[in-house]
Amino acid sequence: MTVTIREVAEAAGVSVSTVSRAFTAPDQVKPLTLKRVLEAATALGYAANPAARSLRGGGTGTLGLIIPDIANPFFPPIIKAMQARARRLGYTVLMADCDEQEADEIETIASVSKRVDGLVLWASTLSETRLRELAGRIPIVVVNRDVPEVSEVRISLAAGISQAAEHLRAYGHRKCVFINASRPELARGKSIHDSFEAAGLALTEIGPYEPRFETGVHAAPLILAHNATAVLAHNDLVALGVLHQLANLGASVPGDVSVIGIDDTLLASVSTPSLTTIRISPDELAVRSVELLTEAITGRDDDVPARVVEVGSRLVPRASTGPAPNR
Amino acid sequence: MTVTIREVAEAAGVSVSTVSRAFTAPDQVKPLTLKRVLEAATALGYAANPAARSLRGGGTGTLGLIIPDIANPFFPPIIKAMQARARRLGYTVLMADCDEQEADEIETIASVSKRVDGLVLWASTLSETRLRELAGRIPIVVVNRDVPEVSEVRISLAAGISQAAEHLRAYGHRKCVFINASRPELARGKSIHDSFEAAGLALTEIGPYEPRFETGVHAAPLILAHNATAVLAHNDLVALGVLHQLANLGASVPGDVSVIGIDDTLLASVSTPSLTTIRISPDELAVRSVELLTEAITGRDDDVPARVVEVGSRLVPRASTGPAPNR
DNA sequence: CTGAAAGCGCTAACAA
DNA sequence: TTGTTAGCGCTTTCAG
Repeated sequence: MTVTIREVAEAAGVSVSTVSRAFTAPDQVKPLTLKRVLEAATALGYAANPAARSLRGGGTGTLGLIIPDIANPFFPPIIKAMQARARRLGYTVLMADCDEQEADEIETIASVSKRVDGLVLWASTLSETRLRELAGRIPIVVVNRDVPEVSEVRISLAAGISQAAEHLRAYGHRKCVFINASRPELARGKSIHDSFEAAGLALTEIGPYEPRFETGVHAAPLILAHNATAVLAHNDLVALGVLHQLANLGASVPGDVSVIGIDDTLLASVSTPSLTTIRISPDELAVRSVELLTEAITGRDDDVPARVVEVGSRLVPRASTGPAPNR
Repeated sequence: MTVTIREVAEAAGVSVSTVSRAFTAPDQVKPLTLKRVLEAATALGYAANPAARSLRGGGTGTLGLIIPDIANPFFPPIIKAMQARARRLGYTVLMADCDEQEADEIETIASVSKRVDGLVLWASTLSETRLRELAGRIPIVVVNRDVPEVSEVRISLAAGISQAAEHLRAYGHRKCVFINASRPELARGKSIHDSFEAAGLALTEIGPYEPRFETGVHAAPLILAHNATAVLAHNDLVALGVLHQLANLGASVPGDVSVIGIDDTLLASVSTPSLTTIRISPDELAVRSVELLTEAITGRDDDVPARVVEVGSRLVPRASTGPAPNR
């Protein structure tokens, strides 16, 4: 039923190794023979069996991608971009959602690690020890985790945040609120205070909360109570909650309060008003992580040192920010 | 480096076949032996090599999922649910995004089909002929496509739409607009006219357009021009465009116009006002499609007939619908 | 209940 | 440049 290398060999009147070489090292085959083999292969509809290939030791040709929550709108564009990138490099992507549960993540990694040549772990819930140990068994790249000796893609919000601070200052804002909803190990709060201070803005941090819509809903009256005229939310989703509740409270955006999100997800561009937000390029994230991983896979033997690359951010001004109200 | 069945056999003092059986048919092994083998396996950190397994003919243990666009917020919850379901059945899911391009889809299927035991094809762009031919080579389930002799999960909007019509009628609406943005083969328009007519509502269809936010923006003034007091949009994204532009035009929702979306994506619950929409359960979709596929895979030899299952819908009333304005 | 042995489809020495 | 052949790790008859 399924066409094997042997049948192609027979049809082309050559040996199996020639067929194998025709696909893996075409330059080692006489052009004429190559042509015959390729023709026979297409005629029969031959396609190499990846299981056999990887059993033989050639790698699986697939990259694993471990994601905390695919329903988080931040991830789909990244996954999409990683697939596109990987495909161009001849890889397939095996994506798994772990629901931000460590147990799930451990199980998933176990079941997936034999099917892939390497793993990209997004915001892994695993301990540093475990991650380092995993890195010993299979090439990995972590994103948004800082583990010594493990390759890493780091998201830097610094640029976007300082642009946001600048943007607000230029609009005459003086008092701002930051809604924090990070897991401690991923804290976004650090650079924020510095940037806002540098711009001469008073910043009150509230939280930490869970990064959900309801967090924004909850935070909205607090913003008003603080007499702040601008908010930086942990992410777009939280910012949308703020928008929603501010509307309910009769406060206008950006008339009374300016709102800024983080991530530039689909949500930001389709909200009313559209949301000013800090964008982290999904394409760049994808390209960098795939690049780092394939590098690690390729250079497996000549132990390439772990690398850290940083992916920047920038402000995307939209309609949710404007001049501070006169008092 | 990687531990094989042979090492476990040695450690447990049994033959490789016993180890194999310990994992694939534990009841054929004497309990005591089984225990010894399992202990040795855990001690060594043994895990079966899936490549070897599938080479031997045991199937790959993975299900393929072909999606037109993972960035469409309708899909992530479905993918998530399919993964969860598949995992419980001992399968891994290999998801691939095809960008709604037929060429991409063909290429993707080619590269993926040898790595999976079966395929779920969402709103496939492939021709009926091709799909039927594919079904001859590998078990497949199509969703939102109607191909004779191929198992199918069909989304029925009928219930949700008639509830929507009822909902609007009860609120005193009389003139409605339907914004159509379907690919012809997936047309959502059919049952809509009937349901609205049955509820005694005048329905004007505009379109077809592309299913994008801008479509809603474009449609908003048309709704007003038609003197309609309610809109049913092709999906939530389009509905959000309507909401956005209606706000710009100074029309209140639901004061002047009621808006209904379709899909109940994240967008619907976080918009302002929150969006009344027709929900299609991602979990049910996932369960049904995985079920149909595993059924087809399991019963591969005793050729199970193609099956069609229908997944229903229902209205989720939120804040974007309300009483029709008095004239 | 357990073991020996034959291959699944492919690649990579090694020979020719 | 091409062919022969030995496995990769596993499952599965077939004997015991």
